Amino acid sequence: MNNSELHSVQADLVAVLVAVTDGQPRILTTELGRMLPAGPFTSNHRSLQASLRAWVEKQTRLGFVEQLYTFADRERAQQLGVHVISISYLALTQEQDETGATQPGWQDWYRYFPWEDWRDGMPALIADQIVPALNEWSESAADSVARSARWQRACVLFGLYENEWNEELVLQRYELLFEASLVPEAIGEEASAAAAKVLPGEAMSNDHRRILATGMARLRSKIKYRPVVFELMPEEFSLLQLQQTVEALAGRSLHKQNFRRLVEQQSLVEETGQMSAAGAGRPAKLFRFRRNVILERAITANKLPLARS
Amino acid sequence: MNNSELHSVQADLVAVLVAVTDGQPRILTTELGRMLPAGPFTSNHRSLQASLRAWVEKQTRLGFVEQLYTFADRERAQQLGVHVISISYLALTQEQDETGATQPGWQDWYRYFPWEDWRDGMPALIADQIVPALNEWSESAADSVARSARWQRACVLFGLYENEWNEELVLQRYELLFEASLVPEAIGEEASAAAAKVLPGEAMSNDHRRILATGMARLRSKIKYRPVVFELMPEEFSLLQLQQTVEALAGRSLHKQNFRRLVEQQSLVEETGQMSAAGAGRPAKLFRFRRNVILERAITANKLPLARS
DNA sequence: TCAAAAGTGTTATCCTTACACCCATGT
DNA sequence: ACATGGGTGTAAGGATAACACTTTTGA
Repeated sequence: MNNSELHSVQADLVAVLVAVTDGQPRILTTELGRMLPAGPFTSNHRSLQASLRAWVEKQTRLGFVEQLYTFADRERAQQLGVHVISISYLALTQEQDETGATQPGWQDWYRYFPWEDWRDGMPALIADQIVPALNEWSESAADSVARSARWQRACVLFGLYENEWNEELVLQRYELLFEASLVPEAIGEEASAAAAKVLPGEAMSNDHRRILATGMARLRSKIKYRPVVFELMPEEFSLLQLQQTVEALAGRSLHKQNFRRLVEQQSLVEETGQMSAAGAGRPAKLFRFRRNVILERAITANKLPLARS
Repeated sequence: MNNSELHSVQADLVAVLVAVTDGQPRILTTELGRMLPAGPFTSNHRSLQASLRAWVEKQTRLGFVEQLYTFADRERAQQLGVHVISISYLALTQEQDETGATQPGWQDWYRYFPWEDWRDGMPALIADQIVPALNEWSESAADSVARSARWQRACVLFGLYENEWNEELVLQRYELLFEASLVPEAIGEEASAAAAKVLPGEAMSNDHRRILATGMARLRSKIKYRPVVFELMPEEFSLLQLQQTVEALAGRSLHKQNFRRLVEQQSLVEETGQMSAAGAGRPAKLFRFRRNVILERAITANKLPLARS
């Protein structure tokens, strides 16, 4: 039994490349927005990470790369007759390169997930379309136990009734909609065009929208405990710009003062002495990220009640 | 150019299967402790996760499975002349199966990482062997900038001088020791036996010790914000047993009262009404995990200063 | 009676949340 | 003057960390 024949699969790299421009979160796409950038897997480089970095650095300068998840796309595997896996990465950058030129292919990520933007409260499409559709899906379950389980799951994930919205559950929500056949990817290519029940929100090829959801979820979680937002910011920025960037990613609006206090107390930034060229309103102080906190931070991070040191 | 030939790689699944027995963290190994359990990758199942679950469930019942990381083992790739990737998973279970029988192959994880156990303060081997070796390694750098950078990195990672120990940095520490050629994996198989400078701590084949380090780090981080410890506990347990399990994983000793308050305030457990068969000392109340918190918890999880809802 | 573990009280401090108000600039 | 955004003070409540002490059992 030849091992190397037995487990042989086809592998490629897929990147969720994120930027925030003018307070909108953007992702790099190909194929007119139908796909995430993807490339072949080669181990000529030291590691997967370096490989991804090298591949994508040609397109944009980028600061932060992290492996997301390795997906096995069963659909594609069956189509191609080969096992296919996608090793996905999350990368943060800025949309403009040094020359100030913008590349084509950047898309607002809420174009793919319109129900994820709660910056102005619950989006209308949740009450108008998602709730009725999920309700119908719940009712269509076999027995009453399954019915109420479905409905409760929907309520928890979409922040309905008593439940609070949790912005980190991007993937779980997508998977719920997938199970309920409310996204085109869940039903065949042809059927989707005809289906009445499909929600707004652009679809993607293969399982790329699932990968994007995973990236969004990871980033929404990560901004809370690692200073990664700064990879998305220009050298100098105002505190409002910083806040708006976080708001764009989290899809929620934040409390100005408390946000500033948080940033200050963690000593994440320092004043540059410069002031913003006032657009509207009073000019703002500009700040820069204190890069050393990344080192200093390694020290701190305890939620366990330690015994006397 | 045939694509499926171009990216073709060999893939396998590797599991870090963890249990805690008598206050010691244990992992399942094969090859007399030289390897982690590994199997072929097949997509006959719905997903990688299901595949891993199916494969490992034959050995132990297990409650929690999560993908860890996908590694590209460059060494092995060169040996075999094929690209090799290992898709690794973290799984939590109990060492004994239903019949009470223990499987062979379980090992204390501190056997592989003796410097990670700080439950009784800093292990002697850090002061005795690691610090001198890392000091020498630092001194051997080319210029003074590199020397002090190396030394500072060592001090931060190993909690030397002003620095606090951070139990989550398992992987970073292993990688530091690897770079400093203080672990057998870093130098050739043959050379390692002869080398004087190799530290205590069992080595593993391929990059399995790196994978184990990744699993330990993930678990040490995860216990802080998700109630996963309970997957390692029997149905009923005392609070001290629970604390000792966390201590075993974190490699640190905890404050009894504050630990209990934390558990209580989060409503993680409920009394069973039973008392422990007293071994030594006063008999303890027994508790069980409140499984619903997993649902309830989806709701909570906010570190962002939200604006008025 | 003593060792071993169970279990309880209390305080100071810090962080989070939620208030509401004043300041500087361009139109 | 007023709209727009910048920037500050402060108080209540809750979580954390650090103290030390009493209780119940088996040996």
